[in-house]
Amino acid sequence: MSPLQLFKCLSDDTRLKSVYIIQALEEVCVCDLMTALDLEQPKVSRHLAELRKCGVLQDERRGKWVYYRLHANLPDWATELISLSAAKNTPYFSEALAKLHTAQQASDSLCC
Amino acid sequence: MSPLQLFKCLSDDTRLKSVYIIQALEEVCVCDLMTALDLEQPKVSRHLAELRKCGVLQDERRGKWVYYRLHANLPDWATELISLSAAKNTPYFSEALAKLHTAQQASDSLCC
DNA sequence: TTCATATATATGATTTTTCGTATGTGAAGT
DNA sequence: ACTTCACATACGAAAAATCATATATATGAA
Repeated sequence: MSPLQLFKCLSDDTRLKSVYIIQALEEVCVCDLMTALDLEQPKVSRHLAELRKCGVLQDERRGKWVYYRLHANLPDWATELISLSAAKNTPYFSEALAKLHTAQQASDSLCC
Repeated sequence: MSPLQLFKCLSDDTRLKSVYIIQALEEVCVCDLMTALDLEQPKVSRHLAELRKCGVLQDERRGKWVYYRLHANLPDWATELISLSAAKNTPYFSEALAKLHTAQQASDSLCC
């Protein structure tokens, strides 16, 4: 994976927030991201597919749900780059994380 | 500067290589980048202008030449991110650096 | 003040990215 | 088998980024 390819992957609001949420929570399913980002399903899926094709994420189907996490073979420098920039910019995605947490505690409105 | 903004700035081949060359050499003028990247002047200028407007670079005119360097007020995380990704991907821009070095030793063909 | 050099910007065309909407697919329940 | 649910993909439209070319500006020299 070239640095240019990684930066292109991360240069979209939906994709960058998705990656930050995933690195914060280890693993999320598509509906989690829909909730966190308040977006339609095809939009989330499309961006996740791009991150998957670039090698940033890996997916795993378990029953009806598909779970995403950082790709196991992501180069170290890329992992470092993601966690460094996330740690220094938590306000950028804290609202999305908060939405997900409150939705997970309210017993309604959740898919997985 | 938001992480999204930085990643957008770095998600173009000309801009990313320019930033890597600048962080390697501290300071370069526009013609240096033209030589290193083998590109037309307006293309280099346009991308440098974008990096300047985003706050990644700062410029300084000295005589006929304009010199670019990393912006003094670039947040630490951004500087780290740039040097980390550069250090782990030197092959991505080593050819550009080599072109510049050989051109600087040949007494001809140089502007500044 | 005229010219050459180094760099910047403007403009319209072209390419790339993103989007909304519709439709397809796989798993589980009835 | 049929339906529902969670997700993926296809498609054309819209928006954004990039480009080549032409032109403008700023500096210094003649």
